[in-house]
Amino acid sequence: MNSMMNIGAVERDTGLGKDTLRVWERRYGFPQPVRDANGERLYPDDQVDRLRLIKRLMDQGHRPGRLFAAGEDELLQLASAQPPARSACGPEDRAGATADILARLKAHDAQGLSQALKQAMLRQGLELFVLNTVAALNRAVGDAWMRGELAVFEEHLYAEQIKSLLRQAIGNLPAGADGRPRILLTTVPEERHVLGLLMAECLLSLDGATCISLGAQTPLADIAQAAAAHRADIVALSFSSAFPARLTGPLLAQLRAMLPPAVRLWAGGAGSQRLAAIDGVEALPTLEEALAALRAAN
Amino acid sequence: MNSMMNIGAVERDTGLGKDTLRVWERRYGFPQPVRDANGERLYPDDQVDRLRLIKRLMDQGHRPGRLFAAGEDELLQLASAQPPARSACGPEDRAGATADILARLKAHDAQGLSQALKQAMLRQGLELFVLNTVAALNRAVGDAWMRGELAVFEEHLYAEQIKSLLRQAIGNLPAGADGRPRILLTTVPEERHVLGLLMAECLLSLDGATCISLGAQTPLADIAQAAAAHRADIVALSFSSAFPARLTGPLLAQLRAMLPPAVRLWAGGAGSQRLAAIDGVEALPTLEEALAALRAAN
DNA sequence: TATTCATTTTGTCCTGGACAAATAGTTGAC
DNA sequence: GTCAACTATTTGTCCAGGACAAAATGAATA
Repeated sequence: MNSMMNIGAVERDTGLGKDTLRVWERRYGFPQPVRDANGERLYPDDQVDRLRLIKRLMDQGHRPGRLFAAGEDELLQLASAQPPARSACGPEDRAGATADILARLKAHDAQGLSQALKQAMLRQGLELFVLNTVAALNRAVGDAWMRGELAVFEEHLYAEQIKSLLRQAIGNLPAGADGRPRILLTTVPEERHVLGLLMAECLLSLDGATCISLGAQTPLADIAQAAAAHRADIVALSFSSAFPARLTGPLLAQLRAMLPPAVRLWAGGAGSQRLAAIDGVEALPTLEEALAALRAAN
Repeated sequence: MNSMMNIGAVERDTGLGKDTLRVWERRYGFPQPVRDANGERLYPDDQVDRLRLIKRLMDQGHRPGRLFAAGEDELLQLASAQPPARSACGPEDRAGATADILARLKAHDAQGLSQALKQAMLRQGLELFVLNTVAALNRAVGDAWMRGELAVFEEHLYAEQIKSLLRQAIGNLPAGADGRPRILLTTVPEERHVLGLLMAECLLSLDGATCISLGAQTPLADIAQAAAAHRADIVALSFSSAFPARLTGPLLAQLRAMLPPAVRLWAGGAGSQRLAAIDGVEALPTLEEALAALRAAN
């Protein structure tokens, strides 16, 4: 039943490259997979679980050297520790809503979850719902996942329901015939997370902008082409906190060079927080800042 | 402006592994990237384009040996050739609708595209829309992309709009309080495409089933856990035509072993067409077959 | 307290070899 | 002529161990 994974499967599953896995084994002695008859690595499930945890901690800024030196319990302690509070953390909504939603998620009550989300949205209105409830839920789900309190499939269900709800909300907005500015939304090829993009699309559309979303993972050259084809005033990219910080700067600089100077380039999401300043690139780590920038533009 | 890509970027962009790229260079002499000062490969844009085309042709069943032996023109000819007609190809809808939609896509008329799709859906009803129009559009867009008539960003826009529309439609369906059977929908970790999943969710929900979607790329162990947690009667997986055929069999067998015998396992999508029979796994390559199976189950 | 410089850490890339699974081609029996 | 069994080729992925540049850290200085 729990057959072990080969290195390719672990790469896909954890997001850690084959080379990284091999070099960790060489340098730190972990992971230490079994070998099959052919001398190929086979990773037991518990080691893969631990790798997932380590990856998650690294995405939070921890360094592998420390993590491998630390014992099992110390790892779990780190995982439980709150990540440094975000600078601009919107007013928490009534704790009841998010707690109720989380409870339904853990109870595997798919329909109840869907209904609770829909109700929260209708009660608060789309803008507050996105800025408060969804943001708080994302944080809560992420933390719970890191503490091992939430299974992968539970996180998937949550993400799926939120995406569905936000897409529906966007679809039901009146299509402003020629709203300004025209904003092209997408992510770079290395960034798979779409949730931030959808949240931004909600808020920006609510404020009368025309949003054209390409979904996630558009090649840079195509982003530039699309900006021209759709006569975009702004290109907005979303970077999740899991995005490798080392790549953001070069990617943005490269894209900036491909775009006409008149087109503004926005970088949003937690991944754009600690971003070195680049000429002609605006970092908007929080949704509030993005909204403010939009209102200033009009 | 057209800076060259390193091997990691090409891997992410084309889906061809680093090892594959290197071994092709060694064996076939293509691609033949430039080297930077440090001896690392840098792939020019035109070679990356060609790699994308080759990947696409390979997904159709062609073998690399032939493709590399063939000249440029021969490649394009292959790309234009119609893939073998699908066995059960639903009645084409009035050619007008798809042609109009494709035209709007190529004209970069995002709003017009959205409206045309919505109108087509309302006119035909969800079931016919999915079975005919969406299926035909997918094929047309895939073919056009392969012939180089469609840019990546145009395909992204298309996919995004369809996903949005289908999600909306699903959201607006009455939530059958306790519809039977309960179907868990998702894809395996290696399969990123969600469109087939959404189409299936539409049709199955329309027929009164309770669908619980986990989105794409759920680890096998979590699929099994989720099936138990949500008391699913059926687990339905979607495999796109791009899915490496060599993986389907083993994956399904592995998952089958993790699930209680009473839970049925469905494999859908073009990737399940040429699938060797496995005990307890039902291959349903077309949506029509999936619908028929559902109706037979009730 | 800030800024510069040296040192360590860390991810990714390299070469060239190996092998198993899948595919194609060949032979022989019915 | 069709089908099955067998051999040869093709092809993707894995391995070892070395190398290097970019980033993070820590020390020394202004």
